[in-house]
Amino acid sequence: MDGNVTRMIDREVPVATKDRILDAAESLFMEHGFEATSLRSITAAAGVNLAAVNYHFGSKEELFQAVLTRRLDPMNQERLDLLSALERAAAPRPVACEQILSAMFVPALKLARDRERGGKDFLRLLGRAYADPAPFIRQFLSGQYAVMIARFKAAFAHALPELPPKELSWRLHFIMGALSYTLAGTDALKLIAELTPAESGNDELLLRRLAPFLLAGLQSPLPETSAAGRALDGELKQLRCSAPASR
Amino acid sequence: MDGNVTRMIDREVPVATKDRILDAAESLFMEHGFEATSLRSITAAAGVNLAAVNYHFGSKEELFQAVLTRRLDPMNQERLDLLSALERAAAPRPVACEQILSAMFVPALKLARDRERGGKDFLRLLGRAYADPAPFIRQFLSGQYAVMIARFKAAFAHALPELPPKELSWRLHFIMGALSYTLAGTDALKLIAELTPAESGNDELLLRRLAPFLLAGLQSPLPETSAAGRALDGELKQLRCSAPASR
DNA sequence: GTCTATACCACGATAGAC
DNA sequence: GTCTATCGTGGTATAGAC
Repeated sequence: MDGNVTRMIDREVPVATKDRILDAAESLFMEHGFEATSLRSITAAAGVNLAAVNYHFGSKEELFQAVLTRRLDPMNQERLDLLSALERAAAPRPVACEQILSAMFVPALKLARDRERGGKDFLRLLGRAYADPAPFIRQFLSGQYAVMIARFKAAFAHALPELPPKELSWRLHFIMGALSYTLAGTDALKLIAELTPAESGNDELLLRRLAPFLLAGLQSPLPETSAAGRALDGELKQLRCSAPASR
Repeated sequence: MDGNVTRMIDREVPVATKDRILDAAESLFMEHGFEATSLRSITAAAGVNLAAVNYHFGSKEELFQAVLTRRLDPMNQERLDLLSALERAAAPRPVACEQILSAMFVPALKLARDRERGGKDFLRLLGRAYADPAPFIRQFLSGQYAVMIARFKAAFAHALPELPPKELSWRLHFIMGALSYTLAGTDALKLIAELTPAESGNDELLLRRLAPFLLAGLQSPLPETSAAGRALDGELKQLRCSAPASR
């Protein structure tokens, strides 16, 4: 495959159809979401024939996966590389939690600041994908993230040896959720929070607020001993008999 | 409107077409999302004609809003009532943070445990709606939540007088995000976290882990003085000159 | 191998008959 | 209030041109 005569020599060739489709699709998916974007609008924006999508990618779903993979793979690889560098620098001692967290955040922020590669709009698309019920999306993201998450979980486990693994899993889940959700923010909540446009558009500022917030949760004492757990207790009693169990 | 002869007397009548549509739509929206659910599948499940949706609700979008409003309005009202009760009980003293948090969480949990009213699947639908780029959804949710958020922000401001209002806005944003995202969880991350099925289906357990996590972040010191902020500093330097600014 | 034209069926919406 | 018919648009598949 890829044996097209016109590009066997590596001179600059008018951007390949496949890449034109990817760029147009990324832009439109970011703006309208997956379902609301039509293949006809994508191919029109890319200046290619409607059938080209099906030829090069097989289906709209596979095109979507290709759009995500193009940015996700390098970002997650960078996260892993950063973490490895931190571990080498820390020698036999575990890496500090805040540094592990920065290894997760910095590549995302780097992508958000790179407008050539979609910028923050791409992260919004990614955050939305996390909440999508479509099986092909969930399965795809699971595969993309499984390795990275496992690697970071191990790093956190070294930094927080006293934290039970299951509790760590929960907290990592919350961190990934908050990060995805915050970067995917649709401005609705930002408006409520009365932030100025300059602030809501500044992703670095956003992460510099989010990281300490999450770090505090990550390093907090076990829930059994916390005030929030006890506060839920009282309120939950009255509802335990009035509402049916969820399972 | 609503002047149908067959229901002018208030005897029990075969469930009205409007309600049958609402129930079927809620179920299918929860399963497939807004865009991926067709009016034809909704009307078929409800046993009504295709055109009935347009007659009773005007459009697919307005039907979606009606589905959300039916559950959201009572839940948010219950949150406000709970908070008011807590404030009365605390007399002139401010309500503790963990109790304010429980006033936000308990009504959501109550809805999640009430399978007659959609259960956790409805909250997943809601969480997805937050990440949806469609203007009509964002506008609708802003209106639904504005009052409640403002009320809870004031309560938190009383409990945390030393926290700058802007920082509180951020942290409330993170809390709403984490709550929505976690309840909307699509199992993808839960599988990564290696949780057993029994645990991932238990929403009470989920909130009892999430609440302390968020409470720690809410009560944490200002980011300027935290370790996570400094950790980001070092990593960010190298990228500040290599990547273009985001705005 | 790459691309185009075109046909197919399902979708949301609506007008008009009943 | 309800139903049928119909319109424009969606994703997809394929036959054939280059």
